[in-house]
Amino acid sequence: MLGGEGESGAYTAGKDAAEEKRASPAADEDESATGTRYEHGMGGADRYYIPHTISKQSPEAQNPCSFIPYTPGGTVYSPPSAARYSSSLHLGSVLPPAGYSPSAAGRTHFSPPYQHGQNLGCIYPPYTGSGAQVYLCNRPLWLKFHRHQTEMIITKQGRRMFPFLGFNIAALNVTSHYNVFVEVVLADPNHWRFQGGKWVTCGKADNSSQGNKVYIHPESPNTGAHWMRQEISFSKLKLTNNKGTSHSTSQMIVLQSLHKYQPRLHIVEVAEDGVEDISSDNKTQCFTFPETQFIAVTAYQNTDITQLKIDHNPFAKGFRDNYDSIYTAPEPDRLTPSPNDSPRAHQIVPSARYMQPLFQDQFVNNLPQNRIYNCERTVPQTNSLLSPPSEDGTSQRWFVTSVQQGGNSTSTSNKLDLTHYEGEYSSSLLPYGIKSLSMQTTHALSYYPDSPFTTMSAGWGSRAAYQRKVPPSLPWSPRPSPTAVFSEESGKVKLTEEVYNDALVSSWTETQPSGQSPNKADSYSIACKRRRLSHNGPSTEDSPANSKCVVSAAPINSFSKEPPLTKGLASFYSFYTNP
DNA sequence: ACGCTCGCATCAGGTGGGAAACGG
DNA sequence: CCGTTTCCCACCTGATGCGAGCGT
Repeated sequence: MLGGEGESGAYTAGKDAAEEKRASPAADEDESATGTRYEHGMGGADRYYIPHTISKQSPEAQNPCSFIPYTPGGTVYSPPSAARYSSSLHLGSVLPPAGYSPSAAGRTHFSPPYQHGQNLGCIYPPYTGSGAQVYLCNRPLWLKFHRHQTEMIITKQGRRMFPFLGFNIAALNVTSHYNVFVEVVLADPNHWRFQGGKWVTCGKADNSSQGNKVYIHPESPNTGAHWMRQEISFSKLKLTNNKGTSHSTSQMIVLQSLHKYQPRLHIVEVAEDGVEDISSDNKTQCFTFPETQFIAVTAYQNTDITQLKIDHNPFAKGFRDNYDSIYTAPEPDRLTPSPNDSPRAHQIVPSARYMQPLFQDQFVNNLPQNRIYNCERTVPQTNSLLSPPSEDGTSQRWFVTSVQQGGNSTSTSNKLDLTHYEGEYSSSLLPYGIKSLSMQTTHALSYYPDSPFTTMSAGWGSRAAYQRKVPPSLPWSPRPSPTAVFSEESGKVKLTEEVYNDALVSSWTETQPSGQSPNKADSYSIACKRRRLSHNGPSTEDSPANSKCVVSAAPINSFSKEPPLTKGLASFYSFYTNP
């Protein structure tokens, strides 16, 4: 975000901190990074999200280990006209400007009162819990955008999200059928505008927005085994501002420009024919990942966001002025590290052409089974780390224990802890002997999951032919790929000891601290207009993006109790579970 | 002859930039 | 007037089809 450092300074100077924070997520995160953010008064209304699951809860949902929403601050703004799931699935913590009525939603709601510092002793819910566990893939990239306040273009014909939503799901009943869909809801009751290099609120949001807010995954309904088999990608999801288009409502979500939205993943157990059993209370689960929050725009406002998009979206390569020199020159000659230029990102394609392996996590589960180390999960849930090992410690995927976001840390939409992102990855900092688990993904694949090497699922026009082409071990694979597995039988993550140990040594030892403040002076913004030439810009901190899936396998509430690094690692792969 | 792989060409569609159009 | 939206552009990726080359 532009001017972030300045904003941060403004906070410490005692300026209207609350308002500033509301207007400047980046600054918020800066504060978070310093560890001071959550210590005072968690704002309440300006804190909208906390990872949580909402479900017709089984009794254990009330367990303190569950993901308990941060009630005081609210999580999702819920206008009275919210669609069914908007109104019914969000927690009671939702800001209820017009009154939130759980009963009206026709579902029971799990909205225990928030208790500061509760659950400290239980940072991870029972793995055998009845609820699904959802991992946000590509989370590092999401975080990158989030720290600048993610913007998503909306057009009449619909624009894909970038980064797009991708999840791995575990702990579903392999034989049961589920509908999986994404809903995008208002994140707050405000209208936003980009002013003075930062996002500021500007009046009330238009609650009368109409149009489709739900995108049902094209493979729905399907079995739990199917959903757990590979990443569930929503890359085909499009955002539009055209309320009139009805023909493609199934593919498009209608949003309003300059409003802040929060995507939510819903998993609904259904009958085999896809019909939802309304009478059942225990079959709907909702997962919110605060880092996926974004402001819908018709044109990019923040040049940092633009640059991030250009840097990371392969379809925007044409806008990389120095594409040739940067991305095709021998690595030592590159002016700027490419997104996979990190020492950990050496699944570089054996091609001169630069390909961004930002989504290795999206195919990691699609590797031939014989490449999957299949051993019992031995890593304590609270401290497990798993990342793809590459020879140099490249991490493509992380399973991090500890916590995603702390309840008492009052994590909310704007309060993601990004410290890990800024270079706290030194393994020496790993607390409790946490080891980063490198999961070899082996190939730098094309960006989208429909790539031949990536997941064959998710309705990307996957073709069996491509599946056949997936080599058991690609030539440039440093070594066989130990990986994490969502066991279809158990729905549990299985890690190998080898991987686990490997990761400890290799992962994140070559951290690339950004050194760049998320917020830059306006001058930088101007410079960005010309686009990067030499860059200290956002792309220099790409390393985390290469480890695309990170698990935070602990209840949000215990975040604050985690050692800093654990906390940081946790956010590399959001892992919300629904006990 | 048949099947397979590979390389190339083509096409559809996604991308941000920038100018024009729109609207309060 | 100014902020927002729309449209078009050049450039790119990915999917697909085709033919050449090769081995059986």
